[in-house]
Amino acid sequence: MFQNELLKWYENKARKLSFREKKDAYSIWISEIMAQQTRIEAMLKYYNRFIEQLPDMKALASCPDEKLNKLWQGLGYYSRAKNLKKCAIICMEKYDGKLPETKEELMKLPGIGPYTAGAIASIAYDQRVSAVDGNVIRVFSRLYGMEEEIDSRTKKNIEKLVQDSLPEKEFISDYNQALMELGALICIPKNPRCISCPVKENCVAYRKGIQGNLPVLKKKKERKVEEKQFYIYVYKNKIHLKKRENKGLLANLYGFDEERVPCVKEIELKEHTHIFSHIQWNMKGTMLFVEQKTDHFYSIDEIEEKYAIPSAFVPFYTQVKQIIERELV
DNA sequence: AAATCGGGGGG
DNA sequence: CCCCCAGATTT
Repeated sequence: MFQNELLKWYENKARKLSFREKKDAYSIWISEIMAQQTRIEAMLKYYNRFIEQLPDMKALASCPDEKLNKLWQGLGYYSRAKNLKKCAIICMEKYDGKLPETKEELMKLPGIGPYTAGAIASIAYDQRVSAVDGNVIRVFSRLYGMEEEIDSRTKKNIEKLVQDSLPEKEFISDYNQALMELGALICIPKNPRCISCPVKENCVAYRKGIQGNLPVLKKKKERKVEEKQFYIYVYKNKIHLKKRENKGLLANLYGFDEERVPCVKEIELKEHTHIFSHIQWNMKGTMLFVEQKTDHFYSIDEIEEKYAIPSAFVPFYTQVKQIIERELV
């Protein structure tokens, strides 16, 4: 068995992460949602600011959507923030402002799937459940030498293997985290650092020398390429932002217009490419100096305080801001 | 089962 | 450039 070796390794080598300092379901929940499909180092600053601004369930449940989006700006997968608030409202109404304690109840809440439910239940409440993320799939597929392609069935197999491997109750939280930490630091996707691995003696893939080929993942289809032209209307020192529709890509965030309007002068901005998971935008931007201001023109200060602009638009925003600031000197 | 939904860091 | 990340939800 490898559990003891893994736990010992975790105790000595685990990263010190701010969101592991409190055993508090609310903050653990926030950190787990934020960490979905996101590297830990990338979400740490967002997490600290979020907890500072919205320290408890009540504060989150009553947080205006605009403020929530601003706190999430640049993190991606913005429906996570929307679901957080939805979930907080449900918890205020049905669970006395707390998160439920079982994996099963947690999974009924918006934005909480099998992994996150398992993580909250085991880490915050010491429940005897697995928390299988991408790291754990990689670690277990190697430990057990699973050469089949990972699909919903093989993932269920792994969840069962993890469930059956759980140590005694007081170590379950650390064990689940240790599996992920091993995946993040040692059992990495390419060129795993097996020399430093505390459980290599138990690893089928290592013994067979095929650890670099596992897990076998489905190949994803190639990205669709879209040509996009955006127009940035400017009047004096104010910029026009267009709120995006409330569904689909970058829902409810602020971007620029895609229709040209009459103007007294225009400047072509530097082009750039923005890559999403499934789409590539080849972006052209034109700054249009308009003669009169209509609705939704905002100053730089206003934009940076209140309006959430996703990363795809930031290069244009930065250029426009510089041009405006130059003209005002 | 496949598509959608962001963004960035590392090799 | 490619890979994939402490995934969930919708189609």
